[in-house]
Amino acid sequence: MASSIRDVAREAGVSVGTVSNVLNRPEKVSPATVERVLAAIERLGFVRNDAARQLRVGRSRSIGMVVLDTRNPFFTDVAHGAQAQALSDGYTVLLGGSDEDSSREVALLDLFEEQRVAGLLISPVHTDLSRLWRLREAGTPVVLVDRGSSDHSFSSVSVDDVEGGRIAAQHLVDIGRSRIGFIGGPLAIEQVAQRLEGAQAVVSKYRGVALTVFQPQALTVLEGRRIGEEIVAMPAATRPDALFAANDLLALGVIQALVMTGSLRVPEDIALVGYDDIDFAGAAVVPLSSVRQPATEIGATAVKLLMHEADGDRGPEQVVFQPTLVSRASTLGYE
Amino acid sequence: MASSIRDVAREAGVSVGTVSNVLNRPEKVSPATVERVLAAIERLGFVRNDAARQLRVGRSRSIGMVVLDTRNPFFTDVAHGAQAQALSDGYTVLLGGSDEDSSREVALLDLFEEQRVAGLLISPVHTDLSRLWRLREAGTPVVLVDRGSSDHSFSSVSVDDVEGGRIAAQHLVDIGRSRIGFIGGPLAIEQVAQRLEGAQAVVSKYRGVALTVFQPQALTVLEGRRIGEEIVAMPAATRPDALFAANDLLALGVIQALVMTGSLRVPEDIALVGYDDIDFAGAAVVPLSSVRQPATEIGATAVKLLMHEADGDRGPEQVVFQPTLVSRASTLGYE
DNA sequence: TCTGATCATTGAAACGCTTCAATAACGAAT
DNA sequence: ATTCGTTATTGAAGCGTTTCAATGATCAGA
Repeated sequence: MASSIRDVAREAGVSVGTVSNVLNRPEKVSPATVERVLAAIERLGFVRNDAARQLRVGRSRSIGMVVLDTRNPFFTDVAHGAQAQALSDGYTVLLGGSDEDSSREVALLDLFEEQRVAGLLISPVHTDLSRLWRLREAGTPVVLVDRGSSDHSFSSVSVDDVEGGRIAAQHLVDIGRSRIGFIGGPLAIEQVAQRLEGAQAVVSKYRGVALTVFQPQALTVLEGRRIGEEIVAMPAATRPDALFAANDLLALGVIQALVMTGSLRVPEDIALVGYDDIDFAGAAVVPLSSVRQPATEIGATAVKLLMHEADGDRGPEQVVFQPTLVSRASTLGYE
Repeated sequence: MASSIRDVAREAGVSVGTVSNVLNRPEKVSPATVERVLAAIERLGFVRNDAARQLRVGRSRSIGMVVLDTRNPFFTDVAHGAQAQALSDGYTVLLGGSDEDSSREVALLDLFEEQRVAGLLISPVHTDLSRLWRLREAGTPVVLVDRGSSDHSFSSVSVDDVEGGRIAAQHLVDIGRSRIGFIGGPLAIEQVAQRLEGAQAVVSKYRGVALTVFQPQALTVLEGRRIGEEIVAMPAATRPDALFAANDLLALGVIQALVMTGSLRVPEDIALVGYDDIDFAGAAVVPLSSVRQPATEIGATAVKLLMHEADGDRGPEQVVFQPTLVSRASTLGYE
């Protein structure tokens, strides 16, 4: 069986307290003793039991993170940024994906709560935040990721999604398109709803420009392809001449559908803007214009806010990044 | 503070043993009592402390997973498959990325060992497996993922990488190419070395066909782009007329470089095969031919083998999947 | 009425760690 | 020689579970 701190103490001829000190505050122990204990640890192949440590200390050194989709490169990048920052603060990030399903989300929260995570980063499916309130009441700091806290009750780090929708739609209008299709859903996802809102705001300013909404079941390549096929099948008169997809996964799926059937050209017949500017966007059949968000920075910032909350010095803070448009071939851009 | 099982016991007027039974074997407790306890739990907002449970039980309900790169969609898919399978067995997967760096790998192993994970899935950077031996000796089942166990001492689930290299190279020869470039590295990564080995085996069978090796620092889009630029800069006479990239990230990077400079056409001037067939491969500028591996199935199988090891019935098992070629435009294929 | 057998509940003993008040050891200062 | 301060070490308490032998309650059968 795995040896315990007690075995190490016996082996090194010291007390358990001393072994614990060697592990946690070696500067409090005389060098000779440290050496002796380390040798014993080595000899026994001792590995500290984190469960026991945690039980005693009350909190874990892990941060729970819930994102909408672990397979979406955008969230992978956010998580990567969070990981790196957490590491430098001595924490570990546990990543879980809700797959945009609120029951999976609840299951993850249960799990993290049982683990007594040091904090929670979440990109919630729900608009209902009561569960998060409870968690926070119970002493677990919570930071909303990629989603603002409208009433400022939570710390959050987000990107201005309304503005993102605005610049995407404006760009399409600027290149002369008038029948704009928005692809995104479920609309219950705040980010999607806000990007739509931004697009609508622009469209309503121009007479002669109309917006049609296509609602996929999920924000995936597969669903994008399905919607793309749907659009190809529309009569040319009503078919959009420009599309704004709520994320790049959808956009890439749409491109696949358009290009594979070969009947419609991008951007000549249909221009296309995506969202997130994932690494793969620039390498697409038709390099994809996209609204860029600073993914890793979002993750890193979220962890920083979490640390602030944990310190308890200040109240909730909101950080809002501004999105930028990256224009490529799919909207006549160069690059 | 968070309430304990003791508080629940008091609130419900029963003993702690009974509360524990309600939590773990409700069928052993009379319905009336179950109800009373559940009500008390609800009233107090009790959440079981997993650290204490784990300390008592000795093992956690988590499986540690170490992959080479959490941002590579291939591994994301493998992890997803593992997650799903683990879930149905009542486990959780903790995912960590080594970034192909063995010190990060060691740090992750330390972490997982301290957590007393129920098992370990690993796609190791190292060829040296002694650390894993020790872990296994200590009672933690280990399964190698995407990597065979040459001496059959570990359970493993892998794909025949030599065969993968073979079919990729054979395909390039079949479409009439003779100056083949292999892009992959570091060669210390077994998968890369084996794919190269397979390619070499094919090339050596044909006189007049030569293989050049390009070694990126890492298997990323960025490195692919760098190598791609290097290739563009080569004199036409010695420049490869076909490339085989050790994974799709590299291949997409290469494509970006080739297409952006605009001087070389794919596949006319240079044909290109990738590896993994990630979702984005089919949506690339020039849809990418690729060697497909059954990613989610690999993950799911790995968890199954882990469960077998844990049961201890049988010895180590090796599962080897066969890769298949998906031919697209980048090698004159259709689709 | 009594005896077992069955079922539900109890309560205390770990699990392995950290923490902290108490003790020991040892010079320095008186 | 005595006292004081400093530094190093000790050992026991307690974190919140699970588990299991022991106890109590209930009931069928004789």
